[in-house]
Amino acid sequence: MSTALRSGELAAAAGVNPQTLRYYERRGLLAEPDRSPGGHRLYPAEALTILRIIKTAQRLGFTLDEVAELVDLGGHRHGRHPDTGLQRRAATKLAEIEAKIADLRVIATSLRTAIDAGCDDLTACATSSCCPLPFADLDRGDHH
Amino acid sequence: MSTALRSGELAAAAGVNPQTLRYYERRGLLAEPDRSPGGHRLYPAEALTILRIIKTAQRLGFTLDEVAELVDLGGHRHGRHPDTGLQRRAATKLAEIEAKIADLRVIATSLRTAIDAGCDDLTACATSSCCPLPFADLDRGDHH
DNA sequence: TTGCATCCGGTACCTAGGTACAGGCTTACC
DNA sequence: GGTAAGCCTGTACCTAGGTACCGGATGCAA
Repeated sequence: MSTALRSGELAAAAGVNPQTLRYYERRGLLAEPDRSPGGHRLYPAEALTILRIIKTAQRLGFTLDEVAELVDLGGHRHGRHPDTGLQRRAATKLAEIEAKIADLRVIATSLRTAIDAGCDDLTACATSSCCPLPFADLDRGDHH
Repeated sequence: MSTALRSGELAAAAGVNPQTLRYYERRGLLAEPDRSPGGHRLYPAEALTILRIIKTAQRLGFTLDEVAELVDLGGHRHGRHPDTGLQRRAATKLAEIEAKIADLRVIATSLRTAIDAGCDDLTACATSSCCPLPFADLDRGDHH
């Protein structure tokens, strides 16, 4: 492989702190890379893609454990094998994501309504029912 | 007001820890409520609505500071006043939310593709380009 | 008016996700 | 082959968002 990256290069390319790479490695999000004779990490170019996946999923509200679940190092095959469970987990995540999108749309609608109505304070609007914000539809929580 | 709630009642109704109410109060997310003669907090019914707003916004990836910004205690009027800035901040949040929705849709599409293709491992798929996952389109981070 | 569940303020602690040293090797370049 | 930049492991610390515990005061019901 001619395209091996040292930790600093990869970190810079991904826009993260070099320490974070080791942290992700400890958390099992990033596979342990090959090493130079002297012990320095040498990452393959694909590591950058994985970091992008991680950062994006994270930005969208997934915990590192959840990301690890999605990105799972371990199973690798593409054909048909008993089932690593990824199919099922992917379906679960998909449902969660769709729920998030739905919730975000409610929020977006509320904000648009508030903007159109010229409200100055969401709290006042939401509590005094003087403008039609659908915040009451939001609750039903349990996350974290 | 006949409908005053003690902290324990409000907490139970909102599904949060009673301590959390005091914490939110300290953080400026929840207005300081009236007190009983002996000093116990007595919340108006609207406090529950506010808590729902907070929990929902939070579930969608906003920090408490951002929620505080949205829910801002302080400005209250509904008509036209110089400008508390909420209009502007609401527009900004709206844009952020729309960006999140767009990102989530990319993720959802990826997952759907992966499921349809029968992939067993997202990492393998994303790195070996053997299936058409658009993960590369995701990056461009800077959040946190 | 006694008793027990709550609530009070204050401080300490916890988890997630990183980030920052410290002290010591490696690599790369002249 | 010397030297600076970069990397190594290990441990300590930081922020966000809560939770828990303490000793003491309150509220309300029998």
